[in-house]
Amino acid sequence: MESPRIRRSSEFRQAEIVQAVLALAAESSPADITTARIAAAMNLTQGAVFRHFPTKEAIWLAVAEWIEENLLGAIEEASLSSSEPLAQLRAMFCAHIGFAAAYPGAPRLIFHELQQPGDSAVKRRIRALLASYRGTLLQVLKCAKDGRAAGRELDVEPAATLFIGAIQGLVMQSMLAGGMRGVEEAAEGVFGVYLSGIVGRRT
Amino acid sequence: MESPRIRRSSEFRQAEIVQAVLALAAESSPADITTARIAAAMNLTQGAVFRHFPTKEAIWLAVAEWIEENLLGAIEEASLSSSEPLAQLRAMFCAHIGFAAAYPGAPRLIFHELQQPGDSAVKRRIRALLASYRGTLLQVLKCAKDGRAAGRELDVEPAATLFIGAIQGLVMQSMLAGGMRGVEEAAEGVFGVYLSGIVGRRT
DNA sequence: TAAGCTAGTAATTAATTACTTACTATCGGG
DNA sequence: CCCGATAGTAAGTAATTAATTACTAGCTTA
Repeated sequence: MESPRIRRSSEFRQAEIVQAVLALAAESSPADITTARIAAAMNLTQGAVFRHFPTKEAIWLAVAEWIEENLLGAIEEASLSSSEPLAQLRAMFCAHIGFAAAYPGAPRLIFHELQQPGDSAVKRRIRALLASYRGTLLQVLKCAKDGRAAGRELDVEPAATLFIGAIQGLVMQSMLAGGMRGVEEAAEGVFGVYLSGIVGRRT
Repeated sequence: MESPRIRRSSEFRQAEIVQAVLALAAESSPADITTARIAAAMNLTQGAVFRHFPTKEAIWLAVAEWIEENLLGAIEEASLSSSEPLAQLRAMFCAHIGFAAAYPGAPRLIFHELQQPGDSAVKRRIRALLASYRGTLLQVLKCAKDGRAAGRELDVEPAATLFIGAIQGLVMQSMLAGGMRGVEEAAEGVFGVYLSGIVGRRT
């Protein structure tokens, strides 16, 4: 059962470590992801991890960068899938939920980093991620308002906060349920209520 | 500056420890709240903490019970403040946000416990708390629907999820902002959008 | 083939963790 | 006024943590 000591490039291992962290975060608190657990998940010794990252902080930073690229990428792509603002919103919502379902560790890592005191490089990166996210969100919401797809009295700032909160609520519910099963269906319902709040009162 | 060794009853210290944990959780991740930090916050030695709680887990449990009593108490009270379902919802929302603003550590502790794997006594308690919360929420939402205050086509389950998510979104935003300043005002706006989603399309 | 770089291991480091133990000071009641 | 109970301290414990060490093995290339 002993592994015959596979050698891989540092680049490969770096990517592997990031994925291992995401996988570990999916089923345990980011706070107790140790370098030993990461190594064990890759069939490596603990010391080997430090051949590819100088410090643990660097690992978290790499994970944050991965999330930034992939989540923002998916959101961007979704926002370009249609010209109708409300359809864009739905696509973005689905993309985000899909991402969270595929990588349940990601939202936890984000939340965990944000509640750390002070500001590390990781935290700054996460903040930038969320600011960018909120930016495109506000843009789409403003479009919807200008194009009369949303209510004239809609306040876009709280609407963006509620959008993000809706996703967090679903993530939390999935943590209660103990898994991501059925989240996509629940997301459908939640987005329906949200959308109703966006379009406002109509005839 | 040396403290003259104040003696307090164990009951008093237990309550003090719970408050210390809540205060510490307000400005750092629950994961790195150590018994040493708790003791330091109370001007006590680390060993003294274990005079009043047999284990650290017992401390978390006591904190969970405190949150359960106080948060659910505030919510319950708010739900009784009116006979109109929508006014009840607003009161519950404000009560929850007020609680989160007064004890910013509380939502973090809840979230942190939920993402722990397996099920501890603490986690079970938190789950019970949230189930109870959701129960009264669903009750009020159903009332609103039956009394035609909410849209006939409203699905109460996602509506409850979105309600909780709305609060989480505000908590997250406050973590980004680095404080609870201005949350109450932001809450106003978010609840407005949420409410619009609940009442649905009207003439 | 020999040299040099790289990715691996195993063992060890200092620091930190929850928790314990032995002892001491203080309080309240007979 | 003393005495038992209790709340405190100081100094430990074993376990775990990130990071470092000395050494080994494999790949490429001159």
